[in-house]
Amino acid sequence: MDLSNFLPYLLNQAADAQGAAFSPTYKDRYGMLQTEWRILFHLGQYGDLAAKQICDRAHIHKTKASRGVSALEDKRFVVREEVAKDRRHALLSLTAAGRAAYDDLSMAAAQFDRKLQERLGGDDVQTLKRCLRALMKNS
Amino acid sequence: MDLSNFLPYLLNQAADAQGAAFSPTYKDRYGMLQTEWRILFHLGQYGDLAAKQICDRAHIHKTKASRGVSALEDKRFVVREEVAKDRRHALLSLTAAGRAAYDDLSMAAAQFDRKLQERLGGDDVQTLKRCLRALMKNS
DNA sequence: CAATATTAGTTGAAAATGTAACTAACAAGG
DNA sequence: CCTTGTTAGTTACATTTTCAACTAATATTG
Repeated sequence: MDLSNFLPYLLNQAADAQGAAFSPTYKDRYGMLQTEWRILFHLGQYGDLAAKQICDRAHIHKTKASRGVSALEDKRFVVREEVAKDRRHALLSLTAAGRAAYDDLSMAAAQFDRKLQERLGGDDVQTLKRCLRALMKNS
Repeated sequence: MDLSNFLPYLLNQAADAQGAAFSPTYKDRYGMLQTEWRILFHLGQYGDLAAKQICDRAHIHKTKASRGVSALEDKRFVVREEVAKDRRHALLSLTAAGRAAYDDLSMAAAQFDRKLQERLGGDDVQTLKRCLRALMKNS
């Protein structure tokens, strides 16, 4: 058993390295944490959602999401809208400023991803993504 | 730009999922945190090392490592040995109990890894690991 | 060899995360 | 309806992580 062959370790190191490479984009520009960036991204990409739906899609724990949404509200990037039909959950939507931040960041993300694809080569990236998707869905 | 195509996101999700699948192994059996498990693994695999060397190899921050080493000392898995030549750093080595824990855990890790390899198939695993190694070394 | 810089590691405070208990709203069975 | 259960989300508290400042030992340089 060699550490540099242990997949959870490799995954973690690669994820950390790439996360560290990308995080300044949202951190320095908008003072966001990773969770906030994810929530923003989900809202920008899939439209208005309840917090629960974001939690389920992104595997974010509800307390983390709750705090992330509050932080995004404080930044005036997100507003909640009461849903008359079921007042337990509120629909989250982006403000104009939130949308602008999303546009900016998703551009940066796309560029970041393109560079990675270049580095690895198209064929490998296909395989890599397929494997990662398989590994996300546990067991 | 699609979130499910953004490599840092995929990496993170896959790493989280596999980390969550493996962590009970060291957590439930020995009450270790991930950092402790990594330090133990490095010592078991590469022999006695100073904390600094572990930090460099595993990209662990020195404060995290310092606390991880203390925790492993409390568990009587690790002892420090003064180095006369340079008294700033101490060599860390495993006790018999630490060695036993390492043996146990590295077996479990190897088994975990074999199952993943089965699931993904040998060719893909080769490509995957090659890509992850490339992504670990940032830029 | 004295002054300064660097290195290994520790510590305390602040930030972030995880866990559990909680509230409020809705759902379902009797 | 009304008790019981479930769901969405929040809050309080404990654990963990991060950041900055620190100590002690060695290295460097004038």
